[in-house]
Amino acid sequence: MPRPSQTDKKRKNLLPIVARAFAELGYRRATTAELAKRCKVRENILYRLWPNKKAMFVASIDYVYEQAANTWREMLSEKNDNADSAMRLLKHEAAHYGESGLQRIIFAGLSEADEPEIREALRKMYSRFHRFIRGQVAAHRKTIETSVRPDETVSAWGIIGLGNLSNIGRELGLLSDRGRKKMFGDAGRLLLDGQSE
Amino acid sequence: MPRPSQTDKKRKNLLPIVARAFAELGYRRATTAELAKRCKVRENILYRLWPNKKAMFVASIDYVYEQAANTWREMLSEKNDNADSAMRLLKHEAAHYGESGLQRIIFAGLSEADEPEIREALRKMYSRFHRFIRGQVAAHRKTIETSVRPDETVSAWGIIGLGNLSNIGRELGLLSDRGRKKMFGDAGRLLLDGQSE
DNA sequence: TCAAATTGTAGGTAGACACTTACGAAATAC
DNA sequence: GTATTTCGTAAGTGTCTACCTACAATTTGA
Repeated sequence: MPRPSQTDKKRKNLLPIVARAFAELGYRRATTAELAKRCKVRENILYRLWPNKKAMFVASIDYVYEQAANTWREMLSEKNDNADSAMRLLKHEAAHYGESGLQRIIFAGLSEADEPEIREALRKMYSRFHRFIRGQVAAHRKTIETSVRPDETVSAWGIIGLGNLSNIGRELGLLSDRGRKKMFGDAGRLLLDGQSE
Repeated sequence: MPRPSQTDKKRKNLLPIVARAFAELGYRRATTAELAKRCKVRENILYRLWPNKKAMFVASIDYVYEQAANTWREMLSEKNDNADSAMRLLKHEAAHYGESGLQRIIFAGLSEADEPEIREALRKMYSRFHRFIRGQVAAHRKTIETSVRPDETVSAWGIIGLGNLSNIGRELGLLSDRGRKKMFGDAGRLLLDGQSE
């Protein structure tokens, strides 16, 4: 009888390394040779785990969401003092969003978006982010009463836009840490519930 | 005596073609061979106009701002009915931002941002956009009186973030035309003057 | 122990790509 | 006319890169 395959386990172990390489180097510069080197295996081993480089990249895009979702889940369950979770998330992200650097994968992906698989992975990722944030916005708004404001869908996209720009600001050194935090925090709050304290 | 050099003129003529190629293909896939083909010249002619491919790309980034600025200048001078120019711009951009497709160059640039020249070109571009928008926000706010809201700097970055996300939405087919317009329009208005009509 | 499958190692290949060189043709100022 | 420079064409070069093949070593169940 055959030796049992460790493929799934190996894939799971190597994905974080692969994803980080794509984040640091972008799609083209993360050559398969470089990926293998960082994983401390030979190239053809990567090709036993994924059919080609594109698949490695798509898996990395999925990984970006998984990681963020994990962080959030953890944060929300952490201490359930009944502080509004949307506010807690907003504050946390204003301070820490993009710290991992993994979001650079998104930039890399956007310039490869004419590849259908990559495009689809990005769509899925943004949709999942949007669903999550939209839910948070809705829950938050139930706890207060105010008049008209942009609907939840619009607000959620807007907040995603702020996160994106916050990352660009970090990437290019356009905004100081304080500036970024203020931007994300103030504008995010405004989109969240119309308050502008 | 020598034949007079047409270099500057040629550069100006070819830049739009080069920029469009980068926008459509991204940095790596816009090979020098492809650029030359689209320009209907041989590769070495491009190398007489720019020292290397990176320089062609940097010029294209600058071109993105020039083009946008031209459109805006035109729009603002067009009919000076004293409608608030910030509002006019916002409406116009909500409907048309990203239509040219040139902004895809920014995505390409972001995944090459570890090259100092490219990074610097992007910084400059974003700074110029920010300065312009910040000015518009400030002018708009002089025409009304309301209470506290995010300061002009924050609002301007926020609006840039919305534009960016609007582009991503278009790129990935995440948002319908109407959805994008609503998102940019509603959230933009909120950031502009706190109104949420 | 041994057949069957999975691992790891080494090397290679075909194509793509940024950039260069060489050279003849055309245009200008004198 | 002619010296001087720009312009256009053609071909090449060294390097990099995604992906593959061949094979030996290792691990399992029976």
